[in-house]
Amino acid sequence: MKDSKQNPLTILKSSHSFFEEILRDLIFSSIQKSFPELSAFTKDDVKIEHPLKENYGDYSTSVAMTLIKDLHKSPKEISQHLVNLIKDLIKEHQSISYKSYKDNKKQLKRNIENILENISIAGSGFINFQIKPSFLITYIDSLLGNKSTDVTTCILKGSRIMVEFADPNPYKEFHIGHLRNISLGESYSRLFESLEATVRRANYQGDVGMHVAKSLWGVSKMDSSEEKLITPKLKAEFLGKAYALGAKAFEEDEDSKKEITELNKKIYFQDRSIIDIWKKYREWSLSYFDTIYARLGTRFERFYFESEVSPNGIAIVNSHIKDGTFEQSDGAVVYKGEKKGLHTRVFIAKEGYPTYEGKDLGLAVLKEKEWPFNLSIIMTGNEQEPYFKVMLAALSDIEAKIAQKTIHISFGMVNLKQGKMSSRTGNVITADWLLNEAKKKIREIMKENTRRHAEFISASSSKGDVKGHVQDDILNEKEIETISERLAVAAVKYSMLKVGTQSDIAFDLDESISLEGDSGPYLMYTFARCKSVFRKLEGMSKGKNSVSNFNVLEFENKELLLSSEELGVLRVLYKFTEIVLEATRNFSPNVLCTYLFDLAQKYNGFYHKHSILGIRGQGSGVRDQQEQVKNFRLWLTQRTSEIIQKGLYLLGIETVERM
RNA sequence: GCUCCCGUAGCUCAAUGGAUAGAGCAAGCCCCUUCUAAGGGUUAGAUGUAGGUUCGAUUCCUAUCGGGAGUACCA
Repeated sequence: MKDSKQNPLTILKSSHSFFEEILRDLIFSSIQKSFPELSAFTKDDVKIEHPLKENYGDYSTSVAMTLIKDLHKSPKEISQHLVNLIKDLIKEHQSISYKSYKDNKKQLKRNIENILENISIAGSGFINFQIKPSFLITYIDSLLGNKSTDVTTCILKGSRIMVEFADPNPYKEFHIGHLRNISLGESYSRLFESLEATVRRANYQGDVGMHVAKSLWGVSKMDSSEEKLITPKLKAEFLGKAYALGAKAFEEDEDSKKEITELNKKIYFQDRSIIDIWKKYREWSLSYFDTIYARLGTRFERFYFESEVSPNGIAIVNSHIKDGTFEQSDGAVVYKGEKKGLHTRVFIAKEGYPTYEGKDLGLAVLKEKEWPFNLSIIMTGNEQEPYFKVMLAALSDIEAKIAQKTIHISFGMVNLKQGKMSSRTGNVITADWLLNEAKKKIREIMKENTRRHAEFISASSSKGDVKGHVQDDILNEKEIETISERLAVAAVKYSMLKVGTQSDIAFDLDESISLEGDSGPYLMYTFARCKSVFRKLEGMSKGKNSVSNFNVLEFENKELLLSSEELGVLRVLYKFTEIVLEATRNFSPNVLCTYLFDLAQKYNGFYHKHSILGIRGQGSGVRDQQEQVKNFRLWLTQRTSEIIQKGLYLLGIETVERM
């Protein structure tokens, strides 16, 4: 459908949601008709946004204010003019057609009169648009069926995107900084996939380099008797200590420093005296990392290693000395970034081994050769930003085509609230430790809740009054184990994702394993709550009627009497696709977090105020009406749970039915 | 020294140049006989400082103060 050669980022930038597209068309054509003198005005100048307050409307535009100068009129005057014309346009002829998601040839038609209501002017000249609830229902329903009215959901079909993330260093710890990296990387990957791109997850690991030399040097000074180091975790901890030892010696002792430098060279050139031990401890690290990936629900299609790309990296750099891309300097081979306003960096060290920069060139070429892509994303902490500028500048000199479609996406550091994190001093929080802390806390809460639940059941059954969520069995040990694991992962991941990607995180243990408020468990709780409504429904209707029989067509083109809470939920639900689009476009899963939290809050507000299943009628006419209200609320519950589940999936978080 | 990032409520974070700057924790008060209280409601609380651009600035520009990172053989 789209040109597959096009850069996915360009596609994302120029894509607008269903409603935005309609409104932009309307506004633009009314501006053209009202003010033909504005020949320079393009459709891209029409900015559509959501009003600050929901009761202002669903969408708004401030276009009138931007035209004040050109038109020498007051913004209200301009707005009034535009609104009148828009209303005329709608009345005249406007039925719009759009493509069906699954069936491209199928054109669906809809009269705009049935989509929009209440176009008004407010504030200093904003034009506000409100969408009819009846249409919102149809729209939301179609999003979750297979008949989406929103073609934006497949805009990246045909795009091949390589996402490199995690990148932990073997022989060192997997700490909470990596946790942020992997949470973001997995979420980006899933976001791209949700727009139908083909994603290849890549993990690039530094199995050669100074840190390896330091670790192996440290190992040689430690007691590595195997009988104590039986689990992957213990092995990893052992290596972490070895690294700290090596790093300390490297800084404090000249002789050790020499030994380590010598060792480093041996590692680079795969010296026979070292290769067995190097392989052995590398394996220790990698199998430990595997346990973490499994825990976090990430799978990589390809693991790259620095040792693998190192020879080719050297070759590439050397072959571009003659043409002046690289220069000899102090025995090393450097790239003079100054010619592009950057700084000089070493690509091949004077000992002859490639630095990170040299290896990265080898990697970039290998990636494209193995799996040609439209976009290659490399994710690292933002402290590496200047480094990547230079590396990509060098790459664009030798492989311009690859460089053009390669981007570096960075994110802020994860700092400890008290003091800095450093694997050198051993002052680190490992991913495992954090997850286990969270799990411990959750398990305690779950046990307490289960105990209370059991009390509640015995109390109500003694009264013969079986109500509440007592239709559920009490969670057994095994269930508690599974659920608390998922909640722990969710809590930790969510705490990493909810923050804007550029800001540093001041890591706080309690905050990151929080279960209340703006947290992963809160969203999962809301999901489980929705599910419990349906379990109750099933219990009430003895198995049949478990799915809502609310028919959306029943409500099309009708005025609905909905409570403000129900409307509130509707007015959040429909934004899902555009939020996904925005989160993907800006590499910001935090937008999706904010959205889901908003949805959950709205739903919980509704849930608290209105009964879903408890609606009973007296007369027969009333009964029909109340049956309808009940069905609508079930539909709303169903759709909310689906969006929460989908959204959490895009964050890399799995839901649970009960908790 | 130079370059980049960040300064928003007591704390942790939001806000494509737009309307009365949103949340969550923490604090106070209220709500489980009712579909999960890991919930809901309610009270109080903020844009480091000084200029500038703009119809409009938390957002852009300049200066200044404070915090972090990078700055040739680490990644």
